[in-house]
Amino acid sequence: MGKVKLDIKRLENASSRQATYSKRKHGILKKAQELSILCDIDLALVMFSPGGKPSLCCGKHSIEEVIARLNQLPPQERTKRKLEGLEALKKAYRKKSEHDVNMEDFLDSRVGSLENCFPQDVTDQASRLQTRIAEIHERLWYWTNPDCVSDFGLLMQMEDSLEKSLGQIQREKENFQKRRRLALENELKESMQLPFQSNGGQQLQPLLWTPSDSFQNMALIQEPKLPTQRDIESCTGSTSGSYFGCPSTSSKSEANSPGQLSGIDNIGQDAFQGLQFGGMYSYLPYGLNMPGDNSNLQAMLGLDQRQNTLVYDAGKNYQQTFPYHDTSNNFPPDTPADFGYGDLSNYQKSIVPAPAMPSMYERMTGDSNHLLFDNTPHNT
Amino acid sequence: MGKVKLDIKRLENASSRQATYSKRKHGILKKAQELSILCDIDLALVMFSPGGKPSLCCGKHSIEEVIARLNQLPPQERTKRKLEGLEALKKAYRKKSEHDVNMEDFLDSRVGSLENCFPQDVTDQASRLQTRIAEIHERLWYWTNPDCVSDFGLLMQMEDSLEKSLGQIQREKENFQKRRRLALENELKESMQLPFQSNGGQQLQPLLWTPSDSFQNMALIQEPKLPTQRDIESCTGSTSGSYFGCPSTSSKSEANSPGQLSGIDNIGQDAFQGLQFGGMYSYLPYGLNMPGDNSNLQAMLGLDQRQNTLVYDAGKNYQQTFPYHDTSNNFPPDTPADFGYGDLSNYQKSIVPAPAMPSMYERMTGDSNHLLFDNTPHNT
DNA sequence: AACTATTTATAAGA
DNA sequence: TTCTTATAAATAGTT
Repeated sequence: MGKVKLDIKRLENASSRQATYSKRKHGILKKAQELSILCDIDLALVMFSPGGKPSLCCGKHSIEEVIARLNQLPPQERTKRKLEGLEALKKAYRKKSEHDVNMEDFLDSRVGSLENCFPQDVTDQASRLQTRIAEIHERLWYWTNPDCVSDFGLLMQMEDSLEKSLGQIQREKENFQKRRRLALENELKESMQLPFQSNGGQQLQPLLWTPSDSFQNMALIQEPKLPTQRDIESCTGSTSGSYFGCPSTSSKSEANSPGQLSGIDNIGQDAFQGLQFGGMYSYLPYGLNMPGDNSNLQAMLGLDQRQNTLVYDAGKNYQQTFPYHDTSNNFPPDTPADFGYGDLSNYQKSIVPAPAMPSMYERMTGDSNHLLFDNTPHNT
Repeated sequence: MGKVKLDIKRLENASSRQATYSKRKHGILKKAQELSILCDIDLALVMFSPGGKPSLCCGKHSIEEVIARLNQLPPQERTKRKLEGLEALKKAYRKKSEHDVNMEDFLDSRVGSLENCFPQDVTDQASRLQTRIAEIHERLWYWTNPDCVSDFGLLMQMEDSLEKSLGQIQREKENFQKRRRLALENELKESMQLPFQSNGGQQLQPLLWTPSDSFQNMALIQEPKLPTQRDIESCTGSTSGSYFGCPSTSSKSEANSPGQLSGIDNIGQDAFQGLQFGGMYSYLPYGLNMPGDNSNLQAMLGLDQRQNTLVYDAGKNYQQTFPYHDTSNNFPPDTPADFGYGDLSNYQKSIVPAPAMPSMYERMTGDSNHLLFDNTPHNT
């Protein structure tokens, strides 16, 4: 229904994604309401924007009631419904020969979980989650302990992967430098009022890494809060990056709502927060503390991480004020969140929380306050 | 959108109501799916027909997961969202002076209610775990998407880590070769009874990759314990993808550790494994389907994203009943499923189960039965 | 289910 | 964001 027929696949451009979300969200909310009124039915619609903000819609009964109703269906019924819906869609898509969708694929992935969301299944769910984390842990373990990989081919493959990622990162570094250089050049041109000649694009400006600059970056990195994502999301604006591209995931955080954590789990975290800036950010670069190696991938992984925040897509004017989620900086792709660091020109870049393998690993490994571990035995 | 503009109010004629429901249900399910895919968001839609039959739809994560995510929002936040949505709609309707809807009326009726369907204490642990997984997921994301890292210092750290890991792996490879060579030498000495001279330690024995050798490696790889291999996501391969192709997510099953799974969850898996080579690998190289890059860490990790939406509708005639996750067709659009190891040229790529980052990612992302997300909101 | 005549929803762009 | 505009979609009334 637009000037151009859109392919139904993830919009890679973050801003487009957000824009489209806004428009379509409105549309679907309207549709849902109309449907519930016209047909006098129970309906519940829950959506989380790319930034993580929720939008809800229900008919005459609350969402909770609808969920409760759904919950009352026999498990098989729910599964059946899911399958039916999938089948129907599958058929529809095929009929049109549109979308090259591997339905089986994605169908399978979402059938069968209903059973876990409800109270009686929570325990099981937790077990499963732990298992999953243990698996993740186990897998990552090999990356940090190549000596435990008993297959030569695997090692080669790992090596290959690392090399490629290295190349990717190095290319990214170059891009960074180029952008920085250009920015400086422009600045000089303007401030000096002198014509400035490009140095050919190859020379790097030493200025880029002046002490002050480094310092700032360091500070940022060390910031406990680092990432807190909001940061993340906001950044896009400048440089390129899409960074936040990470849609939904990015938002996570572990922030816990007060009162919701069990003592054990949040002990470390809370303690940690105390070290942070005002307790805003809960995670530090665990990686740095990792016992054992210090600079392999693992270490790196532990380095930093950022986290996320949950933003509630609050539609237009959302000014949130609850203590838990400060969404103020959440989306604004262009929000320059000033954290008081003086020159913010590179702010966004610097605060990027960073990839988190590190902390993840730590957490998994032990560091943490979280549990995980080895429940899964793995061996060999 | 019809020959006549319909007033948005309950259709008093039962058959019209049902007819309209059918048409609009289809439309809204489609819209929901498109939205979840286009914007890569979490979404859940539940409707009960006038007759009471449920129809469900969700995006990449199951409805339960979405509900769990919603459940984590502070009650006030949820209420707020509800109000916002209603307000917005109300405004829209008034603006147009269309529909003779008594908004107040119906607004009031649906705010509040069951604030929480699930006992908080019960869900806490699961929530925390979910949060954790989401964090891990988020963090790993940066490794596979360095272009989204907006901090130069971070990139450098990442690079450094990768280099170190690379060195580690390379050293490991050398050890491998040395051991192998020594073993061969001993073997030769004994069997031939001839003195054997070291070749200086630098030459690689071509023998290393003879078929038999490969075979042995395979065996090892197949060892269940390896990095949980299913992970194969390693590969990166081809393109394809699309849509649901989503690699990572798509795969999902969650392999669970033996004995730890609840019956339901491992059904599909077990079944699937049966199809595999000795049940060793449950996952195929999803990566092969990854669109985009082919071999960087990311690919290796299995990252990727795709999207998916699930519509569970109760369509009419649906009879399919595949066991939970029949992953047989899941990913591998191009999976070379040939595990026969004849030509090993692509051996590594294809079977490398590998250290798991890949699958981990998938699991996290796609796997559905698990929930992830950020449950925890928090932040500053 | 199908078939139109219309009304809607929206993709782009400002 | 919001508005406008050209188009793609959805769907009400019929068959």
